[in-house]
Amino acid sequence: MSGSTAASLPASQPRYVLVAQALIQDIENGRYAVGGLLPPELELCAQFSVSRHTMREAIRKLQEQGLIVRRRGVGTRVKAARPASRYVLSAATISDLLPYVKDTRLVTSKATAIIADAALSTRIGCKHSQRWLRVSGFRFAGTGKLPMALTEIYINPAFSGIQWLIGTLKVPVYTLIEQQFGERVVEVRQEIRAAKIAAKDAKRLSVETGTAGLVITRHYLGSNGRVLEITVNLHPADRFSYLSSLRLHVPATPLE
Amino acid sequence: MSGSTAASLPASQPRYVLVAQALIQDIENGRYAVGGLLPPELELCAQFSVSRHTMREAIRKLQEQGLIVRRRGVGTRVKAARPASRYVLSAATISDLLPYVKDTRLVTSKATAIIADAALSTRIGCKHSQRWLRVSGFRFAGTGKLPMALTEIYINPAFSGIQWLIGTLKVPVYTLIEQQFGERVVEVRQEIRAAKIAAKDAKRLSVETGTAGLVITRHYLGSNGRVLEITVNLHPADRFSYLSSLRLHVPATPLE
DNA sequence: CGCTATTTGTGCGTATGTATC
DNA sequence: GGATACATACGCACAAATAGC
Repeated sequence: MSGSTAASLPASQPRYVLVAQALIQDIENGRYAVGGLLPPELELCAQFSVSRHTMREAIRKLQEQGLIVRRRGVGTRVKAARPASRYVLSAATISDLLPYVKDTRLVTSKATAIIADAALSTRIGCKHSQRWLRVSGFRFAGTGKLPMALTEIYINPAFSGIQWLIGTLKVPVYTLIEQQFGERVVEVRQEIRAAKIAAKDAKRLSVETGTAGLVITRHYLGSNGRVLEITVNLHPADRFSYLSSLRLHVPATPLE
Repeated sequence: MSGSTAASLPASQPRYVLVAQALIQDIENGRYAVGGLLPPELELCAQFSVSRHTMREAIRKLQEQGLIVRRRGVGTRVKAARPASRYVLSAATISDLLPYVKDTRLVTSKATAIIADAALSTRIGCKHSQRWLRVSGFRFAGTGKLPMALTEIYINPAFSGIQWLIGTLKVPVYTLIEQQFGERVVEVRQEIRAAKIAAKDAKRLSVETGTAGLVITRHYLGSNGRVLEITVNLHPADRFSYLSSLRLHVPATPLE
């Protein structure tokens, strides 16, 4: 009998946790095969010398991790030897995922048609000699006077006829694209890194040269994988931090 | 037993489900305020005329949806009126979302029991005078010789008996906790910001003082919202960047 | 500071309902 | 129908954490 170790320990941990661990161990060891059935509750109760209540609590632990599937009248089937956990960014809208689009305003001055040279294409990760509509500006939080970021936006020239781009923007540019061209953002790829703020940018942000800054580069992709826009944001270290919350997504409990 | 109420009800739904729905309704209606406490279990048992077992099953339903947080000796606090939305999400495994856990190794030397002073508690975002088991070390990528990060880990003292913590770690500490204590990470909150690397840390990382660095602070939460572990990673700017891809996903409406 | 009351956590026993084979 | 197995539900007792006196 292998399960005896768990039950005999007076153990700092609750009994049902020990039993659960023993069961998981037994599954990993192959004593209970994936796809096979676990012994019935009462039999397990006897093996581990615990009450049915405690055993069910232990089994529930396995269930929470998606290791087993239970069906009344049938039994408890082993589904996997290891939890297949999926963590997700929980958010209601895309702007919750990209923290600072909300309650901020972007002030832009002019848009310029450009062609990416070698330096730019490596910096923003696009093909060489790619055409873009370039807009730059400052992003302000709430009623703040100091900008929270220096922003560059590279818009796919397919949308060069875009309206309301210059001035004070309270909605993201991709929203303008969606509204005016019906093209929806399906994927956002972002890179976050640290960098020293160069003299020119430092001056515009009113910080000292050499200060640390956070650089966030985002590619917004449409439904067919086309890059709709690229944004580059440079944040002074003390004016911004990037927060996110990843939640474990558990597939809904099996309905009968 | 005399014919119990449970037996007399043909019950379209189990009793604990009905009770859970009623409780959720009461929260939505504002009878129980968000941030406030629910009545104690026994009181609710009396109100609904159910056993404590049934009531706990009902309460567990609310807990699974993240609507409440329970603390022994305190009570059941209402956290939200609606389950956290799973509307827009980026699906990925945890090691995809937390890029560097894979293919890296963490080298630790010793663990120390500490109590958070004012400075530390604000730095890592915990309560003052909170106890922690502190471990620090270096994280290396692949076969690299230079560390990609300076890492500090603060472990909930409930897990101070944790094994295999010192040396070269190829799995995350939360995996150790999960394996050894059966406590699962349900949510990860992370903050990313930029900072200048201080002299002491610069030396240990073999970079020049004043270089820009990326600081990633993560709180790993268990099923009851308890903080299992906090990690602080300091990355030299040129040795690390944080990549992520957020996909738009439309889930099937749960509506159990 | 220790004590007590409160509240949730853990654990046991038992009985009955219901789906599956 | 009968046997099996999980699901639901009642009861009780004590442990552990917390808050307040």
